[in-house]
Amino acid sequence: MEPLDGDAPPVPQFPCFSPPLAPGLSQYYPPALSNLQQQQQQQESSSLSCGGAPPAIDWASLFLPSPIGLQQPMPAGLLQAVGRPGEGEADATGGGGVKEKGKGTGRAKKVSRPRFAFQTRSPNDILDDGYRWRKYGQKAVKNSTYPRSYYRCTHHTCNVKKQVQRLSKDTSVVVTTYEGVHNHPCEKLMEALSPLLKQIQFLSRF
DNA sequence: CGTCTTTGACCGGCGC
DNA sequence: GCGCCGGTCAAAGACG
Repeated sequence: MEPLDGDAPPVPQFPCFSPPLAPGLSQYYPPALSNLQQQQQQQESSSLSCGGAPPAIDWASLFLPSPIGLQQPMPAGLLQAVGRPGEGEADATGGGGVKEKGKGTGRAKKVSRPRFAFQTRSPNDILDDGYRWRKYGQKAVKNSTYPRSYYRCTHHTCNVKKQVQRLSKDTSVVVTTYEGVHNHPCEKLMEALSPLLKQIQFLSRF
């Protein structure tokens, strides 16, 4: 059940987001899922596999607020993408759906939100994806040696969340699951690209 | 002092 | 109905 070492089925393709390959990696691999999910996937004959060649980077989308804030190059070590754009059914643990809860009355609320999961090979649990995140929980999950961490985007109007969990089978691999859509630009990215944009604007006058 | 992390408690969904 | 489990809250503490 190690997708990383097994065959390489077709590469999933996503709108507005094409993760760049990590250095030293030649291709994307299929999603790494829990046993439960793999069973589900087999039963559903994999709604993820779209087939085709490895996707190219959609640079135009890099400048737009896009789903789950992945509009910038991913940090080195990216292994694979896992997810189903526009759906909340991809649960990295097979836990069963996206829930939004609040204490007291009307706490429970089931909402379908865009959700992507990525595996990265990194000693760091936290990817620097350009956004600021606040940790709001950590939980030990079943069948996993390592706890799962829960983060929320610190932007006041933004409700994007992400979960971070290290694989117990391959401790060098971190699974990051993004949920929701950033409704604000990535400050870090814009900061990094603004000199380049100015230069482009300058050159385009000639 | 503001921001962030830690951590135990709480809640709802789901399977049995 | 009950217990398990994942997800969230919120108080307390750490840190710059």
